[in-house]
Amino acid sequence: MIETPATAPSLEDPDMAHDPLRPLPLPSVRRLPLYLRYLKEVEAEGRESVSCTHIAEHLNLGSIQVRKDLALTDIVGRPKIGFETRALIEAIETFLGWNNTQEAFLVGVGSLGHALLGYGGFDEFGLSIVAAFDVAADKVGTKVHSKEVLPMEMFADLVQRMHINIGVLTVPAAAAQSVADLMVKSGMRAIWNFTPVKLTAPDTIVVEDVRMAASFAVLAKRLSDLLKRH
Amino acid sequence: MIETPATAPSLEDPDMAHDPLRPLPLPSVRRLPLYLRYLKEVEAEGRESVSCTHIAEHLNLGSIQVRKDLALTDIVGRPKIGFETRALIEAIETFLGWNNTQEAFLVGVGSLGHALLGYGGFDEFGLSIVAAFDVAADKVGTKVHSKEVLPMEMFADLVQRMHINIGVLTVPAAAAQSVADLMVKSGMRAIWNFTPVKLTAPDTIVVEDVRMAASFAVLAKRLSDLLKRH
DNA sequence: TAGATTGTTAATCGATTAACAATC
DNA sequence: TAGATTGTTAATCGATTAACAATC
Repeated sequence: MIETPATAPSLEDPDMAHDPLRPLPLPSVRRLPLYLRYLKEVEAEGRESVSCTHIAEHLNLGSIQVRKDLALTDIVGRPKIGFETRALIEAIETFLGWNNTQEAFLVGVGSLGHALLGYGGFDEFGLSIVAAFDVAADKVGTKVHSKEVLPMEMFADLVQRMHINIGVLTVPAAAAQSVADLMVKSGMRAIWNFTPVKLTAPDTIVVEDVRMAASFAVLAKRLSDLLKRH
Repeated sequence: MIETPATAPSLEDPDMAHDPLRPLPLPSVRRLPLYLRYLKEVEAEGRESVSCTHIAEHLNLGSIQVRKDLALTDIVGRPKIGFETRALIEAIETFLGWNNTQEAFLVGVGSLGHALLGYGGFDEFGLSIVAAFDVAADKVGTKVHSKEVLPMEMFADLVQRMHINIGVLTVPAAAAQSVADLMVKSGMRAIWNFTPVKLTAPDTIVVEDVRMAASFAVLAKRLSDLLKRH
């Protein structure tokens, strides 16, 4: 069913995983949440269909790019009309797997971890951080934004018993690799890494880095050139 | 020396801005902080030189890619030896403009803003958040991580008087565009945008988005495919 | 109908990777 | 010297953009 030989295309299957033979265009995947956000606005305004031209204009992108990106989800539109807003939202959410919520554990209740525990927007991503863990005895036992902070000793066991797939990593850099190792050993399948450390993990594990420094590097370089040019 | 285009190349100038005619390869710029971080480790270990092969191995990248990226900074290495660690660190910092610290104002002291005010790692980026602003009367007048929270009314005036170039935007989505407008109007040159909103700004203003949702989209898609494949 | 929009195929552009001479 | 590494030029790969027929 997943297999798509050059000749016969696979049958329609709404639950089909992204064909692993077809490469996943990451820049496109990264733009999907942008579309999703805007589409929800459009839906809230009560507009039942929307065109790529329209989306592109709003987000300051090329309309062809938007169309290509949306095509990833296998949705089909109607010439002259565009796409049905609701169907498009669902297509993107299904493609990203955001429609069935994944539970996650967060490790490292520093200021960033604290902020993420309090962030209300994750349910939009199908992400629910259900508990936090920390080594610090004075944090353990407290609640942060109504989520319990548990001792590291309980981590592996709870991951297994609750079948938690996602670990959110917000520990200090020095602890990052060893906590990541623990996450892998405990049976987690994905690590959302907020530390600046390049983690080593088996390639069966999904590791995604939030590289704030990378983002700031672009800002700083551009600003620095701007200021030099007066 | 660097190149000889049809038109006259600029003279050698160590403080020269990145040639605006030469496009800026963003993926490379985004990797530079990764190198920087590792190079500081190398330096701390007392090793005076380091090769691309070595860096690449540590970061799990291709050595040719690392060499190309480093070449952006115009540093020259020595065959068989590699690069002098200290010189390479300085070359990257100079290239990114991280060696002379920029002051910044943060607007929006929610949980994320709070976290960023407490983050100690920004001086490594040449970034210093010197004050915060918020509309909420109960936050104004307090100190967060020893930084004062000031009322929005003081914003424009202080930006001008203190010549603050960078605005860190951590307000709720609904307020993002209007605060960005204020930043621009006040004379700021760059906005580091942590909101999910696609901002509109004159193209003389540097806008850099930290797109957490984009990062999570990649994680979610990969995890979702992984789980479907069993 | 005419015009706007989709979906697809082709062309372009830029980034990554490979190849290789120069060199310490 | 021999081998490792740099710097540069060429080849490959992938993403973006353009072109255009199909269609509502």
